[in-house]
Amino acid sequence: MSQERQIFELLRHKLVNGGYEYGQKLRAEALRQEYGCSASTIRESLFRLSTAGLVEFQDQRGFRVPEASAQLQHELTQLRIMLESEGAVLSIRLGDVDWEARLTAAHHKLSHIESRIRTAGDMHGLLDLWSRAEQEFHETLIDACGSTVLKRTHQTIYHQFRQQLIAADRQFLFIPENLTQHRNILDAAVNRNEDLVRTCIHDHLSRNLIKPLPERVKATA
Amino acid sequence: MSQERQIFELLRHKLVNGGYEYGQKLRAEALRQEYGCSASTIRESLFRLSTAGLVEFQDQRGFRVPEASAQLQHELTQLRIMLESEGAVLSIRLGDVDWEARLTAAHHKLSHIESRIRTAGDMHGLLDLWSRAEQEFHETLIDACGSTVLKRTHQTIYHQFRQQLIAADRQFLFIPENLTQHRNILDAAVNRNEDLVRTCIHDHLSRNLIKPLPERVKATA
DNA sequence: ATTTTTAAAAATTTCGAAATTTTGTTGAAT
DNA sequence: ATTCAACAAAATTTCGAAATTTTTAAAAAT
Repeated sequence: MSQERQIFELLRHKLVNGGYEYGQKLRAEALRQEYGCSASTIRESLFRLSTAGLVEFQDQRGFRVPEASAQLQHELTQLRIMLESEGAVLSIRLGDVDWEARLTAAHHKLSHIESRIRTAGDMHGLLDLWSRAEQEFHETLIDACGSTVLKRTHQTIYHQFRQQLIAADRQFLFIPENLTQHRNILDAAVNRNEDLVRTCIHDHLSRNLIKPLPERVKATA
Repeated sequence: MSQERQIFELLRHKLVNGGYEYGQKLRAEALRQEYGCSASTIRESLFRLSTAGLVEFQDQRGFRVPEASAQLQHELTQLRIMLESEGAVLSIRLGDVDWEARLTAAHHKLSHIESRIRTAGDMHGLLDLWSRAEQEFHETLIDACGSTVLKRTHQTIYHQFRQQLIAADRQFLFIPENLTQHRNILDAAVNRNEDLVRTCIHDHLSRNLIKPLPERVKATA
């Protein structure tokens, strides 16, 4: 694997998992030392990540980690609900038993970890494990949707979402509702209940919505 | 403006507007001459564009323009319908009179150009103008949705969509239905009819869907 | 004749330093 | 004391070439 790709993925992982402070400056020259390569290689990776929304780039003023904001969190949640609901519904229509099996397996792992966290009382030492399992579950949920584009888009939004929320999640240590909510999503999916899966996904994510959606406008014509 | 940014935007414009063949190899060393800069600068831009889906990147094997495929076209259309419908509905709920005015203005320009094209019988010499006006109209439609994330996501999908369709559009020269369909979208939006705007957006784009969606599955529980 | 090996050419990746721009500091002018 | 200008330091951008890898072509082996 090329160094560029390796560094791109290391940087992404660290950005998504709270390895850098919000708003922190990302100087290629400084990261060069952390990753043992030239500044150009870092620069290329940072450009890629900027298009993916995980890094902000300002002309002639370098790169920095996006600030955490309630508004951004809200927008990312809104879009995640949209993409994940649509993806899950399509998976229900197109997915076979193998998909069901993979989803059940992913849920099993996730629920195991979440149980351990609940017992322990906090995420200490389990954050990385949980992070991976959570992503795996939500990705599998939409995996049979039949659209690579939808899956790729979901992934970039999911990454940004996690980057925004990682600090809060660490603060809250653990959200007990997750256990039930993940279970509900799994059940709705396996039972092929499209409306219910939409509802469950919404309920699972809605705590990150700050503004209630404006009322539906009635047509005038 | 930095050279990097300039070249990034020039390259994007050319990619979106069919300036390079589908599947064509994009060698940094070759493009260096076309844009009068070093290969590294080109490389940085190509990496950015690869994250945006306008260029494919393969480790150790460089960059190339994505192939045109019915499947990809279908997926991009599907997602565009989703994002644009949602964005338009939110704009209806949140947009003020200024938004209506801007949408009407954008439609006016677009419809003027499309009339000229219909008269002329083909797009010759008007493709660039039309391209810009079409994008402006569809962007304005969702502009009041209140979500930067949604708008950015829509833009990347729109660009990919256009990249996929530019050759076909040139072949067809002009789709007369567009005139009516854009008009219908405008009317539905100004009349604040959420369901109708969804329907109109779907009708406008559905000719690029190749597979009918699978039937809805009934819940078993 | 087909496959495998070897060598040359071409393309990609990585680097470090020169050129440019921004940022920070000191001193002069109001 | 505050503002402005000039200068110095730091950071970013751009470049071209060295190092690595892939691709192509030719020769050898099966």
